[in-house]
Amino acid sequence: MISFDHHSSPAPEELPSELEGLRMTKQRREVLSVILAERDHPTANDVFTRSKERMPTISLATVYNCLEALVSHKLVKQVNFERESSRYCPNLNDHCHFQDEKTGTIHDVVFKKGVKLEDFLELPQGTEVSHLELSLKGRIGY
Amino acid sequence: MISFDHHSSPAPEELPSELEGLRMTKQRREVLSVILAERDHPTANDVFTRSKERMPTISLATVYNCLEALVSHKLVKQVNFERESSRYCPNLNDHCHFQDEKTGTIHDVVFKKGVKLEDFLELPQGTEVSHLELSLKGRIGY
DNA sequence: GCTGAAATTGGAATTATTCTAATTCGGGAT
DNA sequence: ATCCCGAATTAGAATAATTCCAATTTCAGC
Ligand SMILES: [Mn+2]
Ligand SMILES: [Mn+2]
Ligand SMILES: [Zn+2]
Ligand SMILES: [Zn+2]
Repeated sequence: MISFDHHSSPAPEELPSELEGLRMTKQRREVLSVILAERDHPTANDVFTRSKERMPTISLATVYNCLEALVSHKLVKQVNFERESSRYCPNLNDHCHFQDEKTGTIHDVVFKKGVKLEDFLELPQGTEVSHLELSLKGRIGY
Repeated sequence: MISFDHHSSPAPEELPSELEGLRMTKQRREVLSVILAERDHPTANDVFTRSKERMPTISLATVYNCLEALVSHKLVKQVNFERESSRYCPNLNDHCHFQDEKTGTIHDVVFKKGVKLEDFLELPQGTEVSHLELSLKGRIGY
């Protein structure tokens, strides 16, 4: 009887070996794929738990290192709500976050098409904004 | 020669003994007055240091307790920038915060008159926003 | 197949904040 | 004024997210 070899040729690489000047190690690839897989804004610890399923040897320190690398190379966004632990988001479009106070779920919220900062903020003229984070909390309609 | 008594009758109480249903203990009054004195968005530890000047026996735990009480009674706002320690702000008007990346200084930024959230955000209809925090970083014009 | 720089790792360290349990405070009632 | 009692304060321990460290491993380029 012929048996299949379950150990040969695993899933093909979906991600290149270098991205945005960042060396795509297998840990970084794993962390990124975890974040891309579910758009639920996982914490570093969530990412650690999920990564361990396919890569049981990965360490929490590495997850933090990978997240830092991915964030600084703008492949992932870091999301903060008050003093909660940071979460990570694969949506690279300009957007902000709404946390449902009932469930804790975080939803992406987009800016209205074409809106500029100066349209709703009194920014002293000459101000150059390099980073913006807008976080909302509340209830979602029924 | 007549000498002034520098130790009698210190500054009159500027704050009532109860505010917004919050018992104004002398520690809470001190913490609040520190925050009102300089609009520089001090951290809990800054508040602790400054409070100790006039109230050397106050503890850091008490400062945290007082800040929590003042924030939950909306006499002070808590301000967060990414993962930095929380800062505290006496400006009760609707506003957000800009941190100068060069100096670390935090500036209040107000919303344009009459602007509503729905004017610049695509909020799913029926959404009720109970809390909003907008934090900016960047450079200020020369 | 070497080599060096960069990445990973486990564990320790850091640090802002919260918790705990004991003590003190203070306003109202007597 | 004294008593009472719940609330506030306090010092110190605990917590937890994140960062640091030093040793090992990986791997791209030669
Ligand atoms: Mn950010
Ligand atoms: Mn807030
Ligand atoms: Zn997002
Ligand atoms: Zn402010």
